[in-house]
Amino acid sequence: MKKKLAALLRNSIETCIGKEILSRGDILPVGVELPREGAHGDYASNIAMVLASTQKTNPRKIAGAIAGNIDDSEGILEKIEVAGPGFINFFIKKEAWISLLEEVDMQGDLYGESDAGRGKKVQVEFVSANPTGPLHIGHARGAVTGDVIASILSASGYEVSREYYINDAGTQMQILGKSVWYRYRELMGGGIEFPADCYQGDYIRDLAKKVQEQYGESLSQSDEKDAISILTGFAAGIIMEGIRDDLCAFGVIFDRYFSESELYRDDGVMRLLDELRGKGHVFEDAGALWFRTTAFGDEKDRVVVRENGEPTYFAADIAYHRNKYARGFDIVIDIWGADHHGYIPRMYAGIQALGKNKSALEIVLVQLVNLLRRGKPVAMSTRAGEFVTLREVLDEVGKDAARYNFLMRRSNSHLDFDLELAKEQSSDNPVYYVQYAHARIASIIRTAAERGHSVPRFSGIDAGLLGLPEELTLVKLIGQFPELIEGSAQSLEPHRITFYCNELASTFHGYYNKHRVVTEDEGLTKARLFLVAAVQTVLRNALRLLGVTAPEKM
RNA sequence: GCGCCCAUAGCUCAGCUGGAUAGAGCGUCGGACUACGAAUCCGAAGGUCGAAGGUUCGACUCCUUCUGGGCGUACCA
Repeated sequence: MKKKLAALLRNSIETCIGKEILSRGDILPVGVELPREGAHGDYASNIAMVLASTQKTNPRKIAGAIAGNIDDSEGILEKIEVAGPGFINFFIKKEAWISLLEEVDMQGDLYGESDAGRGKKVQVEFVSANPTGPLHIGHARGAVTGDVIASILSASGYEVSREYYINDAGTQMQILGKSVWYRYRELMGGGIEFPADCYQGDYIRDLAKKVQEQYGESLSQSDEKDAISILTGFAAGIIMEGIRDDLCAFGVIFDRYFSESELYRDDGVMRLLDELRGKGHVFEDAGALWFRTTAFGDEKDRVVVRENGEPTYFAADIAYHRNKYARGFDIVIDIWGADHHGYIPRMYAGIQALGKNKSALEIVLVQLVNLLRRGKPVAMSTRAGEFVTLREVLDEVGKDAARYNFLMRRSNSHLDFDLELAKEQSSDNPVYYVQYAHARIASIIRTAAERGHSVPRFSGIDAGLLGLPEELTLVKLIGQFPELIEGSAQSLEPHRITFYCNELASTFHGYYNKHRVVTEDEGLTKARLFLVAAVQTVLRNALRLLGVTAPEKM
């Protein structure tokens, strides 16, 4: 609908230029938006006011000319008004709205999808937590945000791949191996003191027990360095397995797990350094190799190879992004915790040095979750072993409520997660409000079936019977769903979907309480049954994008 | 010190890229089931959009300064 109106406006502007009412100026994007006030029509455009400055004419005059030259050949417009300082307000014919319902009927589960991103390969990289311990609640927000962004892009026609980058080559991994080593030796007996700089969590003891099962006592005879090396890989493998299971239970499935060590195995990091050297982006200073990121707007240059000859994490990360583009991704999206924001200019410098345009990389920051228990902050540290695992939250709150909770806020806003409240609130969590609407419609359809009515096709109803204001509001909301997904994909904002779900459910509940669907009137019953079934389809499609189940009963 | 993010109803948050009279949920108060599910609905109260300037036809939205909170400022990852 939005697109149709924008096209009408563009045509009209061309006509006006042809008639020399307007002069040809800069090509401006024609904006069409939803007015807040119902009296201002179904859609409104401010194009006349935007044009006014370059045309040096009264915006109302321009608006009048554009409105007067609109060629509504499809006959979708009830009327056009010029209002206020120069808004052009569109009032859509009821029939035009209702005809959109046919698309729901035709497309079913695919309703809402578009091909806006057709032909483009996108990779969404998220979570990417080091395998040094189980995922905790702080990772959950990033996980669900990345997952849903990927789903939305996929629904918009992009070819999407979900990827998890495993940082398994750094010093943190050495600490993990060392931690397990000491716990293992404790098991072997011998009063060894457990170092303070090691991971304190109980899961390390569990890992040590697994080591014992696997290797017996044999390892304790080995050289410490060799043993730690073996244990690092062993522990990381088990932890990654647990992470995969937890994510799976959370409804997050990755297409690929990419290991940092892969980059070293195939000399990816070395090749990257050669490329940077070849392009003159690096220099040596104080025994280290530096990448001149300041040339791309960073505040200071960054080390890529340390004095001791070891490449930095940053070097590996650029190599990783180089690898992503080499795999053919047109756009790469990184979902990061907000504590990494200082890293952004560096990363952009990296991809630009590789000859990529800045637009090939999108970084979505997810603000950290502030964990509370009865209003009091809970310290979270993997090293100290103080954290609430994702698994525990899932067990207490459930997947649907947890996911919906995270999706109700803009990823850029801070979020308090109170463990006690989460549990108490789960009974009046908004997710149930939406799911209830879906289940309620399922129930209506069951009741209708008992009385001999099946859900008709669009061609089988008299659409003219859908004349109530509440019905029209529902139809409009349904009609806006495809635009919503497109906007959500463009802005990478999943929360728009949850707000839409709430609104659609709310409108439906209001309608349900005021009017009956199944009545003695055959024709009316059919029309209304079709309408609520369409609402149900949209709710189901929206919830599927969010990774939340749409129950028939609850 | 410098940089990024946040500040909107008592609380938790939206506000669609600068639009018209700033909206929801929770909470509070008052109402609605002998008909399709009351996990629902209807109504009321609740605001100097952190503060002060600026940009323009028009600002919650953009710019500057300030206040308060979070995060970051490694040859860690």
